[in-house]
Amino acid sequence: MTLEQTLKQATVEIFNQQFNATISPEAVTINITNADHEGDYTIVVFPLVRVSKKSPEQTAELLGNALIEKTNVIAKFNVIKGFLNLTLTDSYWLQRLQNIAENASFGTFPANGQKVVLEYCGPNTNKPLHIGHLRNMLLGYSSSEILKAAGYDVTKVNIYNDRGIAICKSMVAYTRYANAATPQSTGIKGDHFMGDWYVKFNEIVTEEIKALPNAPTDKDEAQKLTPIFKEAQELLLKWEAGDPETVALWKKMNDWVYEGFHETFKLLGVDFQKDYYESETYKLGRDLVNEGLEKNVFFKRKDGAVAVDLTPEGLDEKVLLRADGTSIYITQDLATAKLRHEEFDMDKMIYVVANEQDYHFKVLKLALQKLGYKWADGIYHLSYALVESPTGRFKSREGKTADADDLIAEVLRIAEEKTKELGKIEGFTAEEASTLYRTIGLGALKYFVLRVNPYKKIIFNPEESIDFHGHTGPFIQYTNARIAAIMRKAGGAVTMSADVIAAYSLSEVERELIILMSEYENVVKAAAEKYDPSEIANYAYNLARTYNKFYHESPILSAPTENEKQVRVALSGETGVIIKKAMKLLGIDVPEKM
RNA sequence: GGCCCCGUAGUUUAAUGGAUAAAACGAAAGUUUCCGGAACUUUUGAUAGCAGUUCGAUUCUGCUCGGGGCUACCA
Repeated sequence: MTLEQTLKQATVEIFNQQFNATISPEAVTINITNADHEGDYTIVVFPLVRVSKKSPEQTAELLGNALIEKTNVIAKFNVIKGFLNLTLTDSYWLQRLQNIAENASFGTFPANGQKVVLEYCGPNTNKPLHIGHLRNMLLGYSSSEILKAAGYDVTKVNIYNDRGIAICKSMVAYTRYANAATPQSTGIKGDHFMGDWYVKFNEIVTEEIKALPNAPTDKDEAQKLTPIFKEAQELLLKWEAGDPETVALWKKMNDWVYEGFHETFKLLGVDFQKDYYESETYKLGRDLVNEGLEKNVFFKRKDGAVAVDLTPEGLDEKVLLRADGTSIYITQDLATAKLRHEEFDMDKMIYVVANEQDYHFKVLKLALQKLGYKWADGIYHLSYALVESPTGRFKSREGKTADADDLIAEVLRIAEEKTKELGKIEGFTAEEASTLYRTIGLGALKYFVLRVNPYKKIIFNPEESIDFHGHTGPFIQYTNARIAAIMRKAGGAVTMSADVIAAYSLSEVERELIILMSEYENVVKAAAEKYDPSEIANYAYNLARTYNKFYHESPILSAPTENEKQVRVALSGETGVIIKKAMKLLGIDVPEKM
C-alpha cells in the first residue's frame, strides 16, 4: 500500500470511529504540500467538515492528532485554515529512498494482461516526413513506452498511405522528366526524391494552366484540364487495373520512399512491429458495411450510398460506402480496425492522428459500436494539435522549414557547435563525439515537442530553433552527466546503513528530492491514463531542477560528515536512475558525459 | 450556419475545484575557498471580458470577443 493510500484509509477509519460517519477514500484529497508551507502532504479537510460538523480548523486538528496516534510515520502537523499539513519522519523518507533504490523496477508496473495496438506515423508515400509527423512519431513512441511501463502489452503499428492520385502525380513527373534517375544516381534520400517529383508535377501543372485557352480561375478546376493531370488520372486507373508496368514503377518508387523513411525512423529511434498498407486495405470494408445494413444500424440512401445516422449522437449522417459500392477512407478504416482485432484481440486501440480528424474518429468508433463490437469501446483517438509556424500553419508550399530531416540535421548541427564551444569532451573518439551530438540534438528536439500537452498547438519558429538552456532536454541530460561524474568518483551506488536511516536529519532540499522521487510511479500512472508524455517531461525537468538546487547547496563528496556523504551520494545515485528512466519513456537517451 | 479545440508574464510552457497562480526564455544584477557554470541565486511581469455554480474557479456552466480545425460518395 502506498503512503497516500495508507493516509486515506486511516482517515476513513478515524471518521468512522470519531464521527460514526462513512466516507469513501476517494473523498479524501491529499496533495503534496505547497512549497510555501511547512509539511510534506496536505489533507484538504473542507470536503470533510460536512461530515464532522465541526469547523475546518477543529476537524483538521482532530484528524491530525488521530493520524499521529494511528500511524507511525507522522512526525508533526500544522493546520492553516482547512489545510492539514503533515510532516513525515525523516526515517520514513530515508527508508522510502532506500526501498526505491533497491527496487530496480520502481516506476514500472507488473503486466496487467491488457493488450494495446497503437497506430502512429501514418505517412503518405509521395513526400518526405514533415514536422507534423515528427510530433506524431515522438508522441506515439513515447506513449507506447509509457503504456508499457504502466503494465500494458503494446504493439506498435504503422499505416502507409501508399496509393492514390498523389503518388501517381510523382510517377508521371518522374516518367516524363527523370531520365531514369534514381536516389542512388542523384544521391538524394528516397523520400525526398519522390517529393521532388511531386513538386515538379505541380510546377508543370502551373505552366500548363498558363497555356490553357480559357483557364478557370479556381486552381483545382484548372488543374483538372491540364494534360499532365489527365496522365496522372490515367495512371491511377491503370494501377487499379493492375497494369504490370505501372505497378512495377509504383513499387519501385515506393521502395525508395520506404528506404528514406526507415533511415529517419532509425535516427529518431522509433519502430513498428507491423506495417499496414493502404494499397492492401483500400478495397476492404464493403462486407462490413453490408453487415450494418443487415443489422439495420446503417441505411441505404435514396441515391444508393450507404450511410450511418449519427444525428442522435450530435453528429451528421455520414456516408460509409459509395453508391457504386466502392470503399472510401472510413470504409477501409472500419475494416482495418476489425482486422486488427482479429489479429491481436486487443483491449485498446490507439490512433495517434492530428486533431483535424477528430470527427473522423468519432464516426469510426460510433459506427463500430453500432455494429455491436464490444471492443470498439477501447478505441481511443490520441489527438494532437498541429505544429504551426509563427505566421500560421505550415504549408508544404513553404517548403524546407517544416521538413523533418532538415530540422533534425539542423538541431544536430547546433548540438555539435555548442558542445565544441564548451570543450568538455576531451578524450572522446570521433565516433563517440558524433554519437553525443546526436544524443544531445535529438534530446533537445524530442523534449521540445514532448513537453507540451498534446492537445495544445506548438508554435515552432525555425529561426530561433531549439534552445539548450533552461527547460530543455539537454538541461536534464546535463544534470545526469553531472550526477554520473559524482557517482564515478564515489565508486558507485551506496546503501545507507540502518543507523543512518534511523538518525539522520534531512535538509529541506534533500527532503524535497526524496518526495519528488517517491512521486515518480504516480506520474507514470497518470501519464498512461491521460496518454500524455508531457507529464513525464515536466516531471523530469522538475527533478533535474531540484537536484541542481540541492547540488549547489550541499557538498556531496566533501560533505562534513560521513553520514551526510552517505545520504547525499545515495540521493544523487537514485536521482540519476530516475532521470534515466523518465527520459527513456520519452525516447530520449541520456549520456554519462557531455 | 452547425459542431469541436484553444486563449495564463513581452515570448514559450505549468498548475486531480485548493492556500500568496509556478517555471523557462528575454532583460538587469550577482555566485573568492566547491564535487562539471549546458548550473545556481536575486529582480522584473500574466489567468481575454462579463455573469453563474460554492467555503474556495486558471480549472466547471452560460454568453461575448479573439485564433484554429471539422462540417466530401477526398485522404
